[in-house]
Amino acid sequence: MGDVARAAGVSAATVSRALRGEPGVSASTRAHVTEVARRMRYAIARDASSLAGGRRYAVAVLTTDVGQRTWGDVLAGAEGALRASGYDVLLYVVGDEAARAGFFEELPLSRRVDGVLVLSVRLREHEAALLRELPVPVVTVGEGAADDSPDLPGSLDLAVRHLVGLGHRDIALVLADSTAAWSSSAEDLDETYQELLGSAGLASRPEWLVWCSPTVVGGEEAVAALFDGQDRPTALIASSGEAALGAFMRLRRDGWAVPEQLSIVSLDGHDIARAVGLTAVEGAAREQGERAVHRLLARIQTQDAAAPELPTPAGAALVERGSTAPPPAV
Amino acid sequence: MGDVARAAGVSAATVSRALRGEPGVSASTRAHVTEVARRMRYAIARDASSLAGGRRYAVAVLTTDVGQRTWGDVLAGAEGALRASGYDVLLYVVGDEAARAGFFEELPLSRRVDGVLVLSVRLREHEAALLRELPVPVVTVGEGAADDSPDLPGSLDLAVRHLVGLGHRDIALVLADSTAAWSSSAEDLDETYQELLGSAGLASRPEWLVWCSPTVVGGEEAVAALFDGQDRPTALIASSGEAALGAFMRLRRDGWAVPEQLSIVSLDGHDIARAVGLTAVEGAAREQGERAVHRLLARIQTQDAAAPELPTPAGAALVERGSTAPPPAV
DNA sequence: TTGAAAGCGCTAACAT
DNA sequence: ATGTTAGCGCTTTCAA
Repeated sequence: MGDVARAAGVSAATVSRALRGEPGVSASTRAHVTEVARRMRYAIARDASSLAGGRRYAVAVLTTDVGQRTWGDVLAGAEGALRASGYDVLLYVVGDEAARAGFFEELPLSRRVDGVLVLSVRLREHEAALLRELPVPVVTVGEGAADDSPDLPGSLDLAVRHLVGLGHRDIALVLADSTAAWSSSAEDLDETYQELLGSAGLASRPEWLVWCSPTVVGGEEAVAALFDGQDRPTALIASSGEAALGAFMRLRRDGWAVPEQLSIVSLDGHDIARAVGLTAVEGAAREQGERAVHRLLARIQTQDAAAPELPTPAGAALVERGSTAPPPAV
Repeated sequence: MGDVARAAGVSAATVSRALRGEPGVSASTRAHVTEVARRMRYAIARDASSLAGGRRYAVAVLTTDVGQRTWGDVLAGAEGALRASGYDVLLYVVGDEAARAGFFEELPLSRRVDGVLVLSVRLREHEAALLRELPVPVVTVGEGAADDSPDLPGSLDLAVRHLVGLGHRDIALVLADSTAAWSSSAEDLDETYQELLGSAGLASRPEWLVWCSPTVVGGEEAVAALFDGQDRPTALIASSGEAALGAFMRLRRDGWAVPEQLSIVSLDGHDIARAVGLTAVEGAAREQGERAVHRLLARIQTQDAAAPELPTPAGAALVERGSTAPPPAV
């Protein structure tokens, strides 16, 4: 930085101010400094900047699952938004218990990031508590998040409306969780589900809310459980594309006609749903990531003021394919 | 750190040494200091440490695709290995052209990381050149990487052997690329494919090497092209699970019998392959990520010495399911 | 609008 | 084996 300052004929302080867009530098000086810096291929050293300035320009993204389409897209959206705002993304994958335990024990974020984004992790009580104690804002996205879950309900709502519009009254929900173990907050989602059905004038049945892993196998197992009983739903909503595919395939294998006997909606609109022909709610994942980042950044900039409530997902829509139809006549 | 030093009755330098496992501290002192630090919930400030020490304890991971199973697993493996070695993971997603161009223009890594891991990105000439100019080691994993591609050939080999063992002689290869545009280095893989077939005593046909996107749709399109012509292979190897699924479904839809008329092997052994019943090579992805990290760390620690050659993938194996059989009698 | 000086919290020589 | 002394490369008062 000294070199740039000398080359530009100003002081280091001015270079710093100019390059960061701080006020108090004349337009001409700023232009000149910027140009010199560019020519010399100079970039501010983050470490030193953070050390001196106290801001780290980095956020931690905590996730259980890279490699799953929806969360991958959320992550991609978040990464893009963060990058665009000049923040680095520190990725923490806590997929297995060992890594997870290690993470929460060390909680290595304290002095490394300005904020934390939690994706697809169903936090347990004590984990949520640990995170809350951090001196930086934490924003959570996803199923069963204690903090909020602004988007799953939105998509769910779209799906329920669609099915109800077709005449369904017996709607099951397969919720894919990104982690095998979860806290008691699962009850919260139970409520969400019931409320949604209730507001549509339908009765909900606890046994029709099934949790599974966000995998093809998870979907298979879920419907196996669901269709084992006497009372069978006429429609099924799955929160993960993989689970939806599993459900779809399992049902077909077992001789069920889709959509004649059973309708399926995936809340995850991706390749798989498209290829297999599943009706799906599409387009929310990236936006979800982006919006979460905006919430987080807002809190970072206002020094952790309460997160402003933002509207529910833009751009999500239900795409009708072959897997939904009116319920069979009784 | 000063506080800890005072509380422990030693100097800051000793605390620093003790906490980092540096030699030159008596065992008892180290234990004491460690304990005091734990009690005080003290953790070294990375910024200051980096600034003073010159090491950043962070590596950049560059990828086009989070959300695809295989690369997601490679990423997870890499993240775990990095974390275990005390390195932070800076994630850069360059999925779309805009982000990609931006990244290579800024090349924001210069003074932020100790090394770069490139996953699933088919680098173009000038991009590879830019990366090579960085003052830190760069390790590349994946298809068509200029640097190396130690694992795809291994899996491919397993698949080819299996098919040859079944009597196949006409084997097509569907290679999924994680980016739509790629450099001329695609020719390299052409060669790998030909060599593999050649070493098995088979003739290769250039038109049976098909590139596609790593998606279900990509797989569908690839086989559509492949089965359009007169000369049709009796077996197909797909490098991505999604593409394999697409190929499988498309072929079935078009009335082909799998595996009677055509065998399919996926080089990507995941949920999908398992659920659909595709023969697949399994278990290499995480290890690939881990091994890449070890190569990278070795180069970081030896100050960029040439990467030691490591053996080909451990743990990869072909799992036979329903999608392969001897070729139809002529 | 700009510059000078004083750290930010560590690590690394160099002592001891 | 441990302590002392300089910085690392910035940002930020404070003064001009």
